[in-house]
Amino acid sequence: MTTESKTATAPDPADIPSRFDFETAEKEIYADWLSGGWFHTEPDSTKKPYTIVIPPPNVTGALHLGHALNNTLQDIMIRLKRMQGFNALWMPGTDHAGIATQARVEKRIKDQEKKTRHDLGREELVRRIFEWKEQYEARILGQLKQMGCSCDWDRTRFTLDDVCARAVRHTFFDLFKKSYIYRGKRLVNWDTYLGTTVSDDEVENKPVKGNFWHFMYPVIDPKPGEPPHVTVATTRPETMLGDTAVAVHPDPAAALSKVESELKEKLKKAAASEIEGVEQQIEALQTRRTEMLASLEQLRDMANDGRMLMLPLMDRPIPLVTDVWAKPELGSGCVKITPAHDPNDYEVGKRADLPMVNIMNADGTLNAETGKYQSLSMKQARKKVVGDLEALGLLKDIEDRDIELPVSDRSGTPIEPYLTDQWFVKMNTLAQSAMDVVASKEVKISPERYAKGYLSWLGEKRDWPISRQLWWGHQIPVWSIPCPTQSDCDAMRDKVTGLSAYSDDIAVVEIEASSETDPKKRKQLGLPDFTLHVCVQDESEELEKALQEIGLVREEDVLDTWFSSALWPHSTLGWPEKTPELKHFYPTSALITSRDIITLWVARMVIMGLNNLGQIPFDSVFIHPKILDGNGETMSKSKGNGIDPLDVIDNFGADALRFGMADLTTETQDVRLPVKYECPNEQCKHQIVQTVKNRTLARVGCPKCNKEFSTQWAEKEEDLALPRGPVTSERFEVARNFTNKLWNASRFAMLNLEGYSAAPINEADLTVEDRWILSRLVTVSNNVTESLENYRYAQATRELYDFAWDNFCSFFVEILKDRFANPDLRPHAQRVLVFALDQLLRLLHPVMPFVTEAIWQQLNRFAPERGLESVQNATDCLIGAQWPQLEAKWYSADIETQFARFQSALGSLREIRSRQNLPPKKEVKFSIGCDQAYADSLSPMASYFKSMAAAELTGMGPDVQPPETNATVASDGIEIFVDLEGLIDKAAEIKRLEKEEKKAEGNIIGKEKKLSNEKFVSSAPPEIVQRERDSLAQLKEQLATVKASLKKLRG
RNA sequence: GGGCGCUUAGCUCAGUUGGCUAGAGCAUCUCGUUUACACCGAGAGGGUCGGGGGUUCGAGUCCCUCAGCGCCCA
Repeated sequence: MTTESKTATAPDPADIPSRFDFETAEKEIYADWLSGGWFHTEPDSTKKPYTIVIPPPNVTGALHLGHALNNTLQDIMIRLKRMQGFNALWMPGTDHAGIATQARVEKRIKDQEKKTRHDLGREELVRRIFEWKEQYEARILGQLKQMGCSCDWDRTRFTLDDVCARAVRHTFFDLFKKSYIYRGKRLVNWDTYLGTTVSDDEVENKPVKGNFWHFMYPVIDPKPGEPPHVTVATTRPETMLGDTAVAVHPDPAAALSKVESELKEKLKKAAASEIEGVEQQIEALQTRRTEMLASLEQLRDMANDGRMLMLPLMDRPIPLVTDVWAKPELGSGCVKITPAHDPNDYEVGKRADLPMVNIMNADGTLNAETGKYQSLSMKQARKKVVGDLEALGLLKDIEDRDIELPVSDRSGTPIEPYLTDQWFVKMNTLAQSAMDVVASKEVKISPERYAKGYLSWLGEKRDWPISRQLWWGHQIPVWSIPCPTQSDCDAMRDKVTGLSAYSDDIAVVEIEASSETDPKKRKQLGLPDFTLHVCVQDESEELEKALQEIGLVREEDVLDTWFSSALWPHSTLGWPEKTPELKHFYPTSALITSRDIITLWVARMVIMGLNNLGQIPFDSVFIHPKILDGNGETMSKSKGNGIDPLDVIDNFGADALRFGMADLTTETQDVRLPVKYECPNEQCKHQIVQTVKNRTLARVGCPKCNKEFSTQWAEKEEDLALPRGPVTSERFEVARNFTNKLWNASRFAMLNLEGYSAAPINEADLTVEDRWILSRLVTVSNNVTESLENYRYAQATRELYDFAWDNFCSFFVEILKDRFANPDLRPHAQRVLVFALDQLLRLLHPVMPFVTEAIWQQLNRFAPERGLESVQNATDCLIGAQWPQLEAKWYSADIETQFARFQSALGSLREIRSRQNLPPKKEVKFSIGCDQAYADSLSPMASYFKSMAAAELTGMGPDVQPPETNATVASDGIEIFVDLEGLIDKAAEIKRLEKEEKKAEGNIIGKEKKLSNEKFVSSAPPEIVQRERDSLAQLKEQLATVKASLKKLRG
């Protein structure tokens, strides 16, 4: 930037278009920022760090508006902090999203090539998924760039890359060494389609119509008086093949009484509409007591006496046991127990030490345990079991019933509870540490209410199942070998530790006792007594090879995807290396995310941060709202209601998208965003509301022009050939218009910079409007800073919008038109305008980086030097400019009041003009009756009434007399008389005044009532009472004026 | 079943610790193309703040209750 040219030449107006060409500008500016290296930071001990790690988007697909919101909010913070002088790092990257991505690619392969993963093999499948990942990662990062995200792209990470893999290995090794990781047989959620365990968080309960089957199991050798059968009821008849007991409640009488008293309690509090239902329940319970209690107690006694039942079809004797899981108030009061295939039964099985018979193969078919039912699917088995029992006369009843069916949210198949060996992380100690730092607010979650969910989830301290039977992910770094006996085991341990590549630093040996505790059974099943596990820390080919040579085999399973995500804040910074980045940028400053992953991700990051570094991963967590579609549903890829941010950007520009997003971010509310397809046909442009029906279609027909267009779901050639109909929402129009308004106000400024020279300004030379805009700037910049720092994005955008539009454009710039007309006033006006615009651009930059940068660089052409009391060269790029730091002295409440008087008088004049239907150019005269002080405060702005309301002020002060024919407005303790000689529309004026009269009278009655209330006057704070009195007095004056005017008009 | 949130203008939403006549944008109506901007300007109409009850001098705001909607957990 040259400093020699002290005066500017005004640009040719044709140079600056009247619309902001965001499409071109965004590309150029983003390239500028990149080449300028603005996004990249190095550790720098002279600067304070500010760090955000991106919630890494899943490479399952492209981003939607939910992500746009999330990333906009992060970029706003990063840009703010960068301007505030922090060493701001935004760490980008993507997540391999294990099961989700593998499921998607597998489905694609199946659809397109009719092949399964087993047809391809592990290596080929992983290769295919990597291909997919490359494609979607590029798309995702491209979307982020188009949104203007200022991530440090040089540092982009992927949760499955080498750096992250190393962190995973080190963490796993450490936890293994601390014995926090163990393997064990547990009942897990099994996805038979994908052939893997899924966590509770990946299971969705879906209400479906089902049945309740009642079966009779024969009693073996019943004693006289005892029933020949026990009846059980189930929603899953096929699982009876794995039954190992039938349970009855140990104290049915007490259980029934308890339920009854609970119902009675409920009845007391029940709403009128519920009472009948509860009463019926109580009645039914009482009937049950008289009819069934005796037989339940008899069964209980039989159980205690060791009576056995014969499991039909399998002809296996199973015991009748007592357990509280049996509910005497439900069904027959007895329940069949299938420990290996139902979570509740599993608990019963553990309590009663029952055998656990697994009847299922990993692919969901029945195994050899089921005899003739082997290799049937669950569905086929159900039909056959029910039929066979019926044939035996043991099917008693079939009821219709609504049931909650657990389904895998990845594949949509019903979940089978399945007993398998899995790896777990013990959560007790780890969870506690993560609870402590949130309880103590060392990690501050806002809005605060979300801390509750975090704490209660961790409080359960449920062990974390981390193994997944997938191929896409971090393979568990454990090599194992079964050891038939203790001495084999000891020998093998010695063999391992004796390997030359072995050292305690990089490997640890752990011995797992068989989960089958009964030695006889172990022998029968051919299970070894022990399994020896060796966990290896780093890629150490030598040791791995050596282990394989002596017969150890690497665990095939991979880790839950959240295991690597949990390390994200430090793995991305290079941990376990002690990198300068880690030292400088960790702990990170803020984590900005959505509420649905507080437990899955946020909690686990805190756990791992504390475990691996002994430090929290971030100081502050901000949970932002969710974007809902027009039907109030959250946007998601699976529902198909996600909107591509690029649609919005194409239509309205990235700044509009960002401003819109920030403007939606209030503390309490999720945001409903009804969207429409826009017909791409140039002549049509018809908008079609998006519905649940059409939102997943690849092509949609336009009802207006009858032509079809494609959507984001188009994949087939014939669909892609159609023009693309983008999704749009009018909610971004406001922001787009705002962008353009700002652009044009700046355009105006620059068109008027002819002869601009920078120079310090004397405070005394500032006009009222100068001081007003400066005072407002102080207030606005303070408020915006405070709002943003506390994540109150919508508050910040609203303040900026109102200031820029209503203060800066509608008043300040309008007034300047008058001053620019006078060559003597011009240089000064230019300087103040340039300064105010400069500050406004800075304030808007974090939210709308492109348009502000574009204007800034234009402004640098005409006014490279700017300032108020001292003059400085502006930075080349706005992204690197300093955040406004206005001196408090520029704030003045008096000036703001003074200016408000002008605004109010101007408003009155305009209203009268409008009501009187005066042509805009028709000049009128007016005068103001007010006290001298008021007149003095208004007089500096007297001339602006002419340019802004085509009204000439002819007199002002206590002696002003109303002209013969006039319209009068009384407010704020003054009277404005507009001379309407020869112009007046009496009827309109009477109508206006009558309305005023009515309103004033209403208000007066209200206030008088309030003030005549003795209690109000005595209890309310004196300033409130005084305010009411003043306001009443003013209203009365106003009313008198209105009445007088009316009287005169009516003649 | 438990927890959290929401209900304010036709639509989408603001409304800090209770206190001036409840705000904005869009939509609607009237007027307007005066050289920054019609993606604009000036003005207007539109709300018994979901229903009921309570606390208070005073409630959109606090408490209770009913109704409806949404999310999370079981």
